[in-house]
Amino acid sequence: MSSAIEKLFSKRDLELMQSEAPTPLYFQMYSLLKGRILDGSIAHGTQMPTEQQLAEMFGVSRITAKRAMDELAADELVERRRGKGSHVTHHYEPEPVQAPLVGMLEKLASMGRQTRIKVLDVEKVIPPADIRSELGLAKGEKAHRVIRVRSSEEGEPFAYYISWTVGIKKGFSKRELETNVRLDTIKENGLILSKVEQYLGADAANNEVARELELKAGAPTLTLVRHSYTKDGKLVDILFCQYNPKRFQYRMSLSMDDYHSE
Amino acid sequence: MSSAIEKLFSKRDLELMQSEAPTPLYFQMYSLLKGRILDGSIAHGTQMPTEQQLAEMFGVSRITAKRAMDELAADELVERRRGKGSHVTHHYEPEPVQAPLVGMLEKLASMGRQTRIKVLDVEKVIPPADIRSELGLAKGEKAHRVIRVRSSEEGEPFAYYISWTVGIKKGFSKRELETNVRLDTIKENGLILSKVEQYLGADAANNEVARELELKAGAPTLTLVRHSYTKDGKLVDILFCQYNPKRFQYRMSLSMDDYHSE
DNA sequence: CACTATTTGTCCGTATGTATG
DNA sequence: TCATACATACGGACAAATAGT
Repeated sequence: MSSAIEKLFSKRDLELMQSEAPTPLYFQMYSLLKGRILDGSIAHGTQMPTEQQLAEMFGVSRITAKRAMDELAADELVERRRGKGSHVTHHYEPEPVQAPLVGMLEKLASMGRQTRIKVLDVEKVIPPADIRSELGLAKGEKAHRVIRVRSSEEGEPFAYYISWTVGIKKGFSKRELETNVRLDTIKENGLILSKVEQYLGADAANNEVARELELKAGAPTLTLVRHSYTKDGKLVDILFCQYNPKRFQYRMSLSMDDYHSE
Repeated sequence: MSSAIEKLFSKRDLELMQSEAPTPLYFQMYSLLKGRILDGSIAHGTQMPTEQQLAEMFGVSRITAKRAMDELAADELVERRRGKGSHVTHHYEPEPVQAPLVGMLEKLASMGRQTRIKVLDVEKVIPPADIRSELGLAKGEKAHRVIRVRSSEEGEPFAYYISWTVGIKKGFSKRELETNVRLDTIKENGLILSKVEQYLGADAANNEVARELELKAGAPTLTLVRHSYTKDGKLVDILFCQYNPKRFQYRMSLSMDDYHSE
């Protein structure tokens, strides 16, 4: 009768625990419970299942269940008391969002000045095979890879970029990339870009992207892939963007004959 | 020297290894290497770094590096030979996608004929509070809601639509919606649309959408929200679209002055 | 005031996995 | 390959705090 959260974990949750990665059981349990507390599924003040119950639910020993709970207590998400049980101390507050989103959209017109670029990595490395073949590189050949994150004035990151460039001599410098537009640097290398094609889609954020964009791993992101060609039709630059859709959306105004876009 | 992949791992990769989760080092190494082999960064036949080199690169013991390589060998991604070193046996094959994707894009111009619409629901119902306030409706007032799915000629569903419409007298009929463009029907009701605004973003598929678009629940979808206004600035139609990003993407061609779009 | 059931805290021994030199 | 150290996970046993009868 103790805790009111018998139906909190689906079979899926439990199945997901025996994952392919050899992550410790206690940590998987801890992560699952932590997520439920942080997203408000288990409200403040709620009594958690006992160690015994958790052990049975997850099919582990009490020691393991206890370890998971101890980690939660160390995070100050729950409070544990002998004879009383463990209770959620964390206060869930729904985010009062949606407003900053429109604000972001309006800033887009003059993006350059009103956002900040953080350069995570600038290196010449061997690209994945699909990139390599698109750029027409030989097997061991390297390309300039730049990884960046763009944030709003308020310091909220909303875009994650990976670009691959070939055919430039000078290469990029970190300082340059932080202040200038990357395609300008390409032009200064003597490349004249003519055609640009962009594809908008959606993809899940991997761990790296999720961390940089303040999302959960696997969260939907708006994606943009841009191919830049020189006059003679040679592809010299590929840009992959992933956007936090809470903070950035594309706005388009269409003429009335274009409504086949549905 | 031995292996031609000195520049395969950036400092960033190595820093990312000490992640927050207590995942074993050998497994993090194994995952990283596996990813590079599967995405073709390390091509078939390439010699991998020696255990000693890997150990130094990643700052771990040789045993740990060996364990990572052994896991790769167990997956039959590399072959290990005493005195020869480890060589990649996996053949990278680029997925034969992208073709149907571009094919889909080309069909867009004359979408009406080359795709099929399934009408799931046509009803006049009370809208959710946010929709209601956007459309300027009183509390109990209803709006025309239409739910549809669009599929390719081959029967692959790629778009899920929910639309809310006010100010029309005739209403929609199922047969009409299956053959005609919805906005045409609105026009026949005497409404003259002038301004249209669209927002592209990303969102997770709920159960309903996932089922219709043949995705898993929670999978990323490309989303489009369209607001249609009459000449006097009144919002009369809201359309929510969700697209399966494997089967549909937006293509844009930009002029070269627009590259602030990064 | 016992007496009891519940629940967490602590300790034991053992086995296995991870990581080092 | 070996010896070593530490973390993980198990089952079991008992102690200590809490709450109700």
